[in-house]
Amino acid sequence: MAFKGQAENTVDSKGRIAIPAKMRNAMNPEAKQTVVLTRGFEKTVFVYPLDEWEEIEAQIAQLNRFQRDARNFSRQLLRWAEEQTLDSQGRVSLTKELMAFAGINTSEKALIIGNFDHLEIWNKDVFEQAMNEESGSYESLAESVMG
Amino acid sequence: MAFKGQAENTVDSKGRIAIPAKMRNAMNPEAKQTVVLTRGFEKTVFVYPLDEWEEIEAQIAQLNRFQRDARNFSRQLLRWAEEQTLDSQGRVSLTKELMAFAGINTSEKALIIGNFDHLEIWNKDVFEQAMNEESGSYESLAESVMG
DNA sequence: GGCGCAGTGGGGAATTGTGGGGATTTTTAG
DNA sequence: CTAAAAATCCCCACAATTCCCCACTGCGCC
Repeated sequence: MAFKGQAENTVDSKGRIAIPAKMRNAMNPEAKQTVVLTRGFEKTVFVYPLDEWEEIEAQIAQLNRFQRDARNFSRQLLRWAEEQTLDSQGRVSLTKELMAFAGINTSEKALIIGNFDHLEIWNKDVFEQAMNEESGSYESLAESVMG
Repeated sequence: MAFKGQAENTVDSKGRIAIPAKMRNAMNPEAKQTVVLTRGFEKTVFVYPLDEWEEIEAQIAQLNRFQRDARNFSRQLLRWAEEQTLDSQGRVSLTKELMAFAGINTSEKALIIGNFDHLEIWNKDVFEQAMNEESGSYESLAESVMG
């Protein structure tokens, strides 16, 4: 069951943010308690449930580590990755580094978007600006992908 | 069995609207309880029964998520998608966001149209205006699409 | 007329999101 | 090495929303 939908939840003064229930319930039961947070490829925080994360690690395992690009890529991806267990209210806590990277502040709302195999936590303004810059690609991709 | 026909049901004060029985019965029994609501390509709400929606997700699953355009596309498509189980009276509840997008208001009638693999929920005025603005007449559309 | 289904409305209960307190652990400073 | 300070973890509690069930009405069909 893929992640979908969006929500606006607040990051509290301790840097915690609740994963929306609908997304929590979409997680594989075996991974339900544990996620991996890391830098997104855009200015956002990616949240992978543990089982999906392990698939990414499996792909990294297949890279040729004698290639410079491959080493750089896995270094960047793994460097910021952080394993977390949800607390009893279904929250994760964001580190200062991840919040700074995504422009997320404590005691503000953040945008959580389900994107198939992972969640994305965005500063709302950053998200809208990023989407405006990408505007062209949606319609053309829609036709080519779904057409 | 394809969706067809139309109905005018009221959106109650809680944002709920009844799916007409004839359309409910046209759903695949395995999906009967569950639908996915999302933004339509026009200013309307699309309602996919779960089995139809899963075909869409299957296509998204084939995208390479390490490509920027693919991420953007699935993000935009999934962002507004909302899974719902019909209540015991056969209703779905529309979120504020979807109602705002389609111009639908609580405590008013809305137009439900069956369109083959999905349903469409329209504000009646918006629908008529949209149909007027479409350049081609019904007849000429028939020629260009089916001809 | 009686029966049953379809659409509408509302109320109570369970869940979700949010805030905060206190204990334990880690870090920092002396 | 010790003690103070800070950060982390884990639990509890409240409020608002959502969910789920029940009841009523009107229409059509037998």
